[in-house]
Amino acid sequence: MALDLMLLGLLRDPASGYDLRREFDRGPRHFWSAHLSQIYPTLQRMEDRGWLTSGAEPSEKGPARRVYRRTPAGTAALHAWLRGDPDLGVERLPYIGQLVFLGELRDRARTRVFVADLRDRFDAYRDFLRASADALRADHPGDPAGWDDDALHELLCLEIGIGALDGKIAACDQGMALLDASSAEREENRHG
Amino acid sequence: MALDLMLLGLLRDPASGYDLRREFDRGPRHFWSAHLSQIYPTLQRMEDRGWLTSGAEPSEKGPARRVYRRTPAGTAALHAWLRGDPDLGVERLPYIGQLVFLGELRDRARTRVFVADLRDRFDAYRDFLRASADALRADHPGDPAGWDDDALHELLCLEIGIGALDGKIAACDQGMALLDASSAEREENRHG
DNA sequence: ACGCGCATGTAAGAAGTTACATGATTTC
DNA sequence: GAAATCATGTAACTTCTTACATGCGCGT
Repeated sequence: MALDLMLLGLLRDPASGYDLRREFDRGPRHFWSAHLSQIYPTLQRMEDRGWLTSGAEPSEKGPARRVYRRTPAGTAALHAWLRGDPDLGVERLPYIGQLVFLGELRDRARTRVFVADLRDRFDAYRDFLRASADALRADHPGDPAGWDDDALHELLCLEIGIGALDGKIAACDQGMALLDASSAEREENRHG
Repeated sequence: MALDLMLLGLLRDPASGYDLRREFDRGPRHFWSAHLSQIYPTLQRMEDRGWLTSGAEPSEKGPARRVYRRTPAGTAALHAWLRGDPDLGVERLPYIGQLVFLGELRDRARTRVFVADLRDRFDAYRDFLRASADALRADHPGDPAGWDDDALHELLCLEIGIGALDGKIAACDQGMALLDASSAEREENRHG
């Protein structure tokens, strides 16, 4: 269901399945992903349901493209979702599982390495989002309050992602300091 | 695969499927969830694979319980995962999709309400995690550096969650200020 | 007698991943 | 001629959700 709504949202302009996958992969689309093998049948089902229409269009390069367009019914379905409550979905964070269960190895040096690794990954991802936000700002001079709706909303999304990563990185840093303090303490006990 | 590893990790002590679901639902298990209808067959498959053994045990209340225990092979599989790289999984954040696409409604008052709603939900969730961390601290006096491994690792996880929410909440607050500035600006243009 | 929490499962379907199959056009 | 990009799909499988089916023991 949610993929349908994502595709509907991305279909602001007519696009093919191939185009839509690129949208998911590219840029600030840090919040969803889908394979072509899921996108193609989903678009077809949406056409059957009357949310989309499709037409073949010649390609400049390669075989003919099937280009989808939103129908008024599709737009209505999207807007109903947008007018509804925030959809938090379900979080599944395997790395947090790893971190809790790492307790059982009784190897704080390993935990230290794990947290440092995690921190680096978060940091790289934050850099990517920051670069996207900077590019957006470069394209839209002046105060964001004066920007067009699309750019402003994209910035809001990027800032939430960056904020989340800032917070996770700060927590990793504090955690690493804690782990360092704990090994210092053990060292002291050994020598004291 | 990841659910298998989560169950393996939770099976530090022998437990039934019902117990494990409670673990997912309860407390600081803010990083994974599963239905009983998925847990039961997964446990059986893991037993077939030699990662678990099971035995019937009488219940104090209700029907007999099937209690699972980790085998050495199961422990080895878990530890291999713990010694590997952080597993970031895939993020799917429908609310970010809603927020980007909200741009197309050209209704910043609606966006303002949406962001405020989001902020409140993040805040409630943060309170819950904070309460869990406070309870942990109350149970383990002194500096966390001196705590046992299990408690320390649980605290690290909670702090990452709290950090992420702090960052998201801060971004929502900034976003709301931006939206307020943009409506003030429009008001001015109307009267100027 | 009824509902609730305990306890175990099956079945059907939706969602997501991985692998397979095909073929055109451009670039090296 | 080989590899990369464009482009569309199918098939098999795993994972996750929703609904159904069953039955014990306790409290009211």
